Amino acid sequence: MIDPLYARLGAYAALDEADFSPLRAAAFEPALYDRGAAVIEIATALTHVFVVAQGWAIRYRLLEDGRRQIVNVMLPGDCFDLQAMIAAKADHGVEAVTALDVMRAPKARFLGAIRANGRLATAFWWTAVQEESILREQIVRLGRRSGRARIAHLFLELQRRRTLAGLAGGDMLPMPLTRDMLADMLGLSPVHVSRSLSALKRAKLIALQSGGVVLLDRRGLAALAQFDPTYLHADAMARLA
Amino acid sequence: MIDPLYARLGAYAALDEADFSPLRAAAFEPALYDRGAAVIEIATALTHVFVVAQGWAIRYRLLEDGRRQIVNVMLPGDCFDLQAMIAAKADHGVEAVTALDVMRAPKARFLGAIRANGRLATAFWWTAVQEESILREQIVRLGRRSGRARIAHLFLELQRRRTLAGLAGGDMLPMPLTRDMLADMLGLSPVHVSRSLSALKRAKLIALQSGGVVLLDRRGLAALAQFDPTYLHADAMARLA
DNA sequence: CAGCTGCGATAACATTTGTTAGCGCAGGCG
DNA sequence: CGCCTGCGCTAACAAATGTTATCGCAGCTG
Repeated sequence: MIDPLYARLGAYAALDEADFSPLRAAAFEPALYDRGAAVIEIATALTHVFVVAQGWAIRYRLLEDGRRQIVNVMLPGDCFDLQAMIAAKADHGVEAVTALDVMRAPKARFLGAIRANGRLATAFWWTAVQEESILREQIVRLGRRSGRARIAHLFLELQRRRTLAGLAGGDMLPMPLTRDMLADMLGLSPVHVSRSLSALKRAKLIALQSGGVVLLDRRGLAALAQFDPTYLHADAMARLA
Repeated sequence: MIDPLYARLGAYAALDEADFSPLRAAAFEPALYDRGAAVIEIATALTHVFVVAQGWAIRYRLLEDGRRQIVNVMLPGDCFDLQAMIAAKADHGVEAVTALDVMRAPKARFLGAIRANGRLATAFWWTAVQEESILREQIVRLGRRSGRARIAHLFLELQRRRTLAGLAGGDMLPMPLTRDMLADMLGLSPVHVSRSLSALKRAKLIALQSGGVVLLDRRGLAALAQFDPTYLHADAMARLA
């Protein structure tokens, strides 16, 4: 049940079942969250490391006046919060966007499993480096792209991340994020998200279906978003032995 | 000459001279860069880990059309790129803002020194966690704050980071970043940076001196920026044994 | 000294984005 | 069925931000 993680790490590292079994056996236990449930609450102690098995989650921060910024989205195969190993309290919240199926490990047990297997430790370190790369990309998206380009860029990124995690690729992208969530993710107002989505539809770049987005013209979307074709690609990263 | 790093880590971890001497002796060598020089070029191999001894540097990404987004600023005591341990190529550039004085270590030698001392390894891991926290803060700044608030927030963050690194605190903040750099950091146009700075001056929140900013009213700045008082504070992070 | 260059301030105007409000549709529930 | 409620679309208007252009100043250089 940590297979999406397996698929992710397998794209970069030579790991086999023998590497994962101690994690499965000793460290991780399954947990379920309802849609909308809080997985991590702001300012509480960080006690576990999580791996998403199924469903989507968001990591967010709140401002005093109630505004929200979603920092990133967690998809199946994503791992959080490795920083729990070192930081005492969460400076952010995590919420289930859909019904959410995770594996979680108390930090002491996770550390034990990691210490026993150097390749596994390196692989998890890698996920942290990738996450940092995703954060930097989010910074560029917010700082230097228009509303429409932000949306196009996010869709392309999510599609790529799903592909890397071994989930269905193609042109169909499930989209459980509401307009409000997209707005809080992209630093826009919900109305402007609607406007910009309509513009993308009018330009025949995307189409909306129930619960999903169809990427009609990836080349066009990539041009609009100036999507970096090397982003998260394996050959930009040293392949692990 | 890696004393700012020592001060930084000392704020969180119990480390003494004995922990650092192997780094100094075996791993790190000094290097100098002129103002404006490229420290890391985009798409080149990452070969070293750096610690800033003196001066400022910026980490940035470029878009195809030439726009630039500065991802973060590196101050004395900051460490980069730990991700060199794992990523093959730089997906970003690093440029010296002032004359820059660094210590740098080839990654193999850095790994050797780190492996020999668990406390040191944990301390460096900590710097990576802090950097992630800084990136998240940058995301919130870009996504959910106005131009004036972004500037106020950045100034307060830089001041706090300088204090943590043991550099002069007080109300004086050196500011070697040009308007263009501030614009590329904050996702604004240079003109709007000028406008917003003028507004902050008019509101008696800051004053500009040659080469620096005076934070006249920190409380007012914090209120405008909704600056989180726990941001990067030691008690939000587990103190290392 | 004259002229050049980099940097910064400001004004006028254009564009993007935010705000408020009204409408419609689908699903849940009495 | 009728009535909510949550969510999304759109219009009209307001505010924030971008763009282009001009000016000034300081430092450098012939």
